[in-house]
Amino acid sequence: MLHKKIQNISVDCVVFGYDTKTKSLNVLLIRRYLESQDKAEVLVDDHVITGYHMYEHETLDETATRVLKELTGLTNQYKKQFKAFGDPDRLTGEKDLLWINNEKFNHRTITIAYYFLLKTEEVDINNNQYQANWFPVKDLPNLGFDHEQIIMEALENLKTKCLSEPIIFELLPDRFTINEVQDVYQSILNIELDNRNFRRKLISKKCIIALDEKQTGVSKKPSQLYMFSKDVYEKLFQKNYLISI
Amino acid sequence: MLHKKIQNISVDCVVFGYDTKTKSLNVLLIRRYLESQDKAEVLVDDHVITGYHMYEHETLDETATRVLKELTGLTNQYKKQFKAFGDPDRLTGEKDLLWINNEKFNHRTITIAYYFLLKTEEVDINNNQYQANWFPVKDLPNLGFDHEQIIMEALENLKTKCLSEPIIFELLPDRFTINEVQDVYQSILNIELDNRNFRRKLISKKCIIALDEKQTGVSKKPSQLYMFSKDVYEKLFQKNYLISI
DNA sequence: ATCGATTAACGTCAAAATTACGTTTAATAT
DNA sequence: ATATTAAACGTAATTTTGACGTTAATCGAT
Repeated sequence: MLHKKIQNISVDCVVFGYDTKTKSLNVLLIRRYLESQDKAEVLVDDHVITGYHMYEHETLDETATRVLKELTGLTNQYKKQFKAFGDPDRLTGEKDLLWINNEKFNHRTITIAYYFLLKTEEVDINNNQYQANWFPVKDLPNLGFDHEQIIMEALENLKTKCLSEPIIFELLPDRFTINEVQDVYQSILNIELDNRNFRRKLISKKCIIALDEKQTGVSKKPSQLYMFSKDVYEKLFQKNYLISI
Repeated sequence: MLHKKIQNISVDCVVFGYDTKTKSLNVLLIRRYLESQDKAEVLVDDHVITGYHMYEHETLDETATRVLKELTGLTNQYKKQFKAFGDPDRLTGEKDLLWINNEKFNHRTITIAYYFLLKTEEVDINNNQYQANWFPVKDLPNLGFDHEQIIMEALENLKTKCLSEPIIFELLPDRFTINEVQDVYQSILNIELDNRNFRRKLISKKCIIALDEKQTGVSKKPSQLYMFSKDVYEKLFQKNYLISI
């Protein structure tokens, strides 16, 4: 089946992962590198998030899912459509006339931007055609197009969203420690939290379930492992109408 | 100057206003009505939000602002881009092949949806080419295209947003009573609040300033009038990182 | 077997915020 | 004067937050 591209609409995906070792919130980026024909000059050398044109038959969500699958092999990840970007000049920087795989690119393109949350350990970043790598959001490389803006707005949305919905667990292994949860919040929000208060608050939630398991192989007091129960969360959920202007 | 339309991208605008008399959150809708050539049949009779194609030179925000200005004459209103809608079949219902002013319409169109908040009393809804009218969000008429979905998602976004940002005052006159503010929250969130607790909490905010003025012409105890100071709000603002999953 | 290093995990108290209620007050209309 | 109406005030119990210091469990080195 031949799919017809919609030339002026793309979906871009900011892929967030969390590294428990370095306690860093990371973004998956691919490298763009292009030399002039005589190899005398480097025309493009930067990083971008992944995106692609929509096909005529797709919904926006389907395009986003397809883009993620091509990059990571994963489906069924948490995704959020957070904003459309469409400034007339967003792709018209001179070097930006060249697209990732040498397709020429001179349309004005509106992009619908999504972010995905996934568990870093489930991704094999080399299992695709791209040179993909994780980069800390606090230390991003040189980014092409308007992708720095897109990533920053994704992060802003994530910051707000993680305060009111339990999406943080999308970034952690199924079994995690309380301190790991705290670390993720701290990485996303860029703040410090008091461990004792955080622990008390989190453990008090019915949807945070202590397992009969502890960390092993660490030369210190081993941590208790917990899981998040989406079922319990949804059963007990009640919207909190706290007005805090 | 001739502006070139982008055929497959539009911006749709959900316009919210609040009626202090009826204590109702309203949406501004325009009527679509079309008969067959022999007038024997009503082809279209429903309501829609306003939208229009982007022009090549415009940013998304500019398109939204233009659409609102044509409809209401107003500029500089609070606006929020909240979601893009692009299902392949979103406009292909039979009757939907006809656009509001008889332009034929058979492209697949992605629409970037905004909502606006404005003070009802500042709008003259008859000052344009459309048959525009206010409708309570709790009692919407038959809506064309996917506009019911768009309005409902706008409302969801507004519900969340008004809890953490002082956008509620965009819907009220510059001088308002505490009870009016409570009424707006109740209309948007569709809940009841305790007046004594709400009043205490709101008055305690530095950005809510009591005026040397009371309501006049009412045969009861007159209300104290207040204003909202954006300056004070922004000066004292500090992000509240309350995790409430 | 003991000790040191390391990080997990517990506990307390004061202050602040929330919740759930009843009563008083200021205006107009009769 | 008095009735009507909605505004505005008050208080006490409970819950949540914020700011702290101390104890506990494991591994590895001796």
